[in-house]
Amino acid sequence: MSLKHGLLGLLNYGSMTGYELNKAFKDSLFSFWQAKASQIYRELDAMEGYGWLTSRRIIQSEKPNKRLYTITNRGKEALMDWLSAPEADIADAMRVKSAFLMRVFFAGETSKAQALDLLHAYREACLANCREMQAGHDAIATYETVVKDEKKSAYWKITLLYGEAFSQAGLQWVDQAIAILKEMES
Amino acid sequence: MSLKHGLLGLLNYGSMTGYELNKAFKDSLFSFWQAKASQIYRELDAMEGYGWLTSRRIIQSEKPNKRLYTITNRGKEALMDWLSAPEADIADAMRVKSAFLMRVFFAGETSKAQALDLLHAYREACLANCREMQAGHDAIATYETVVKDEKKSAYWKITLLYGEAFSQAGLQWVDQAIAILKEMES
DNA sequence: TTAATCATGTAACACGTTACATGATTGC
DNA sequence: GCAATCATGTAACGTGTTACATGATTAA
Repeated sequence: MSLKHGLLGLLNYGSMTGYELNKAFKDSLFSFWQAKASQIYRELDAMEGYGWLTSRRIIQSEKPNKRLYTITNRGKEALMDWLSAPEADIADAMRVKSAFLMRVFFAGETSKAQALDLLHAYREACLANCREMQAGHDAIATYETVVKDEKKSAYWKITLLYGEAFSQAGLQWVDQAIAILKEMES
Repeated sequence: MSLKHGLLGLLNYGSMTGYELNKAFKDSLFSFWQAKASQIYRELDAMEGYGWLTSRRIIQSEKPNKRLYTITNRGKEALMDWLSAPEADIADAMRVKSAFLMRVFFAGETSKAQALDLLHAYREACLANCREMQAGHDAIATYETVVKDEKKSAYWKITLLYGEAFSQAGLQWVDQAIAILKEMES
């Protein structure tokens, strides 16, 4: 249910249209949650059904009409209830799900050269990720000037640090893995 | 489609029943992919439809009847094709999806004490994970004596090292995060 | 005597992705 | 002139979870 709660969290900062929510989602939550616009619209519909938000149509002449979503008191309660019950998500946070590791597991069916290619490709992706992390810091700096709340932005930065820590861990792991393969007699 | 390919990979080691596949999955692939028995049976059905495997009913008197699945040549081809086309999964491997980080992001809506509780709970989970990693090494050691293929088991160990690397990275990150919160004026 | 193991599944639901549709305005 | 932005969605499909059903054997 975290997509719904992510949307609640954003709407708690202020009313937005689905389009704006989609952009805010990409700018701020993308490093740990991804969602397509079509899914966001569907979830907003469901959330309106729960009474978590209300929507108001805004007719525009120059641009397409839009729909402004506003969080209700019920929605704020739902957000706070969720924030107070983190148990399930912590177990979940420990769980890795990776098609890439599935490939590594079965890489013994292919050649060592092919396996090394796979690991080198991962290595490049880690490096690219480390570089791109800067964009996240910039996005937070932008939001910081809008929301002006040091308490909030401290947490935002902590989530970004996670991405950095894990890109670096990936790099160290893949170098270790490459070393193991190179030392392997074959 | 990785669940299907994981099952193909296991069946490539030898014919198994759905029940045995479910156990083999838990023992060997669990650290990076999880699946419920009900889903495994559904996927096996679909895979039989693709011609990737055949099944044979085995009638037992003392125990429930079972169904033995055997990989076909078409199935082996599908496995090899998948192993040769890793591009998509590497981008995917870089993506974090974490309800836990969503909570951290919005933790500014709660008290600092609540946020610290959340981070400490994560810390404990990381420590528990580090300890449990040993069980994975034991499982591989067992399979090693059965499959007797050093080339394969090298890759198995590499996937386990990933879990260790990421538990440790998680620990370092959370200690950094806790330090940031403690230094925060509030 | 209670739980675990063996062994299979179905049905409903929840969540996520892909492809498609519409059509005006603005910047390069 | 072409791509991007603005702004909304629907339909179909794919993947994953939960709850349920059956019923015998074996180990603590």
